[in-house]
Amino acid sequence: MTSHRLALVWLRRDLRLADNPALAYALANAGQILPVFIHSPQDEGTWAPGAASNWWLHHSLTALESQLLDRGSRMIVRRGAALSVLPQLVRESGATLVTWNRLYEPAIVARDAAIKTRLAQNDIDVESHNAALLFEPWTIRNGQQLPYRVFTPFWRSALTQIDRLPAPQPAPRRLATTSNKLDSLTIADLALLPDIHWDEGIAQHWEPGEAGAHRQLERFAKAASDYAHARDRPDLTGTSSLSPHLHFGEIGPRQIFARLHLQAASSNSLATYAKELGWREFAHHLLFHFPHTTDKPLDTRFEHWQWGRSKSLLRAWQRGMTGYPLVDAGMRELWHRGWMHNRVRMIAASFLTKNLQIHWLQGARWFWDTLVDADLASNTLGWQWTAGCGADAAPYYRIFNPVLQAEKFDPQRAYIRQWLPELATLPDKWIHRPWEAPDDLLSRAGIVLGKTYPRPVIDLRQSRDDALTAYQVMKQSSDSP
DNA sequence: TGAAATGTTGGGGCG
DNA sequence: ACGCCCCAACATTTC
Repeated sequence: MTSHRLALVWLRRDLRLADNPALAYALANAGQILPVFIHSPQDEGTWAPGAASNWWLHHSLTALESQLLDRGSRMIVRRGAALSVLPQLVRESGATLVTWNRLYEPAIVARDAAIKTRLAQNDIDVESHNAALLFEPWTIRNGQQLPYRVFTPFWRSALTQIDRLPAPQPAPRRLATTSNKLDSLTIADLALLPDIHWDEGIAQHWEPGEAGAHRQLERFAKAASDYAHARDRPDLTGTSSLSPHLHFGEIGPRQIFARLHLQAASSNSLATYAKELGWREFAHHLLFHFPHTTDKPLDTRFEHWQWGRSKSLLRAWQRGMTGYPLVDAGMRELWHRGWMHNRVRMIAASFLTKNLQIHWLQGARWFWDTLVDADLASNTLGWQWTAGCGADAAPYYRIFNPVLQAEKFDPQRAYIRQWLPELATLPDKWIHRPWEAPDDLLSRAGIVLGKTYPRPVIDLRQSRDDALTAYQVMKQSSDSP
């Protein structure tokens, strides 16, 4: 083991001190450490983080910087292409060891490999680690040594290795940093916050940072025994709400597994939640092995699918003005909170891709910009799964009916009333389908269809039948050579 | 992590 | 008492 005077710890999406193997390795192998954050959205190509993600990043970095300062270390902030900025910082600081935790997006994998090569040429030791996943994408293979394309066997195979997970390490108490006079930007210099203040609703709902992540985990731990049932109810707080914290690495899946004892998950609820973390693993597995799927369908039969191009329908969907209350409620929750309940995500996505026949990438782009938990692996899997063109995809004939789904999963109508105040006083019987409500009830509720709330932008039955017909055609033309 | 159409069953009203 | 019909409830099939 080499002992170094100074190690540079390159922080990326591992914005935590506990269970951070890159940080721990640097502390164990160098007298001093230098934590560095480089803002380099250009490195991520066409999938540079969106506005909501940047909002989160600003606050997460702020929280991390203050944690570091408490333990005696500053954090250097720079911006620019990491391939030039990082070696430059190494030269300035005199560090001889660089550590980081790995990421798995195609553009970042390529960039990190190039950086590793460049640093090695300058005799700098580089050590990368796993902080983000239970199982890195290349560690799980099927019987023929190929990556999985179906979730269930993937997760079954992963679970056979679950007992070999390393235990999460506690946060270091004290960090000895360098006294070098190195230039640093402030976090505010990165201009991650919006100019116009659309972020108030987001700020109310979330607490970015490692402490906030653990508070959320503790909240969830109390309710986790109801997860199997409550997770499907957008009107309840039945889901973990850990996704943005996980995305930025404020908490890691090993820590969640340990805290909730998910290895030994015997209850239905805990096993179900563990499986959701499994889907996150599966998404990373797929993105790593099929990197083109960020922009292209995994199922090649969909390459020539004729998607609709209506700008006005896309806009209606984005604004939560489709005339279907559950879809609109979800889209407005997204705009307000930077987050949408997962069941409603599926329903809104099914509506866009199947009823409106708009390209899943349009939906993926909108989610990418508006979600605080936007994650390329999960977003890609989610949209391709819904559109039916991905791995383990929802079969083409699985088309959600937003009215039936609303009656099933928002039985009290509380979710609709929360997000669509203009419908709030319409009686339960009609609030999920206001266009069928009797005129006198509408006027008593102060609703003028087409004015205070839109009429449906499309007919559910007709659009469903059209989609099914088109899928049949695709199926037949691919079956016959 | 579906919806709708179609098929089956069984209780009750009724002649 | 019996067969017939209706229809809700549930199951199965199809897309």
